[in-house]
Amino acid sequence: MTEKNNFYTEVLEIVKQIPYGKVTTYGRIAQYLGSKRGARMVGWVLNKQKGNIEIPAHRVVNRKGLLTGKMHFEGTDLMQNLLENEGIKIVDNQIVDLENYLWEPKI
DNA sequence: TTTCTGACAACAA
DNA sequence: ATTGTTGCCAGAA
Repeated sequence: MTEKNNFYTEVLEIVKQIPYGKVTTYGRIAQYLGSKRGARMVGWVLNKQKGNIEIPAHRVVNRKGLLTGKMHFEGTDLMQNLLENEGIKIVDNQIVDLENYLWEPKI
């Protein structure tokens, strides 16, 4: 489509590459793509692809480790359930010891 | 077309 | 430290 498709596509590529049991943040992805304040765009892209099971969007959280996007998944705690299933501990919708699970984007 | 909003995060006061 | 505003880009009304 357009050049912007690059941003769109790269976000998807990064999210797809998040390994099992790891997570990353919106800001980190945005910063990797060159726009450190473009974090909202990352969420926007995922919102478009939220129906795509190939995109482990549950592994993307905000910088506090808070599961801000859980409301976009089915049910009330599907996102938390998926993360806990990968061995990530979550308390009060927030990942415990985020840095321990944090994964850095790389293509 | 203009305006507002959105899975966030940084900056200003 | 806390609160409010700004930046990012695209889509919806």
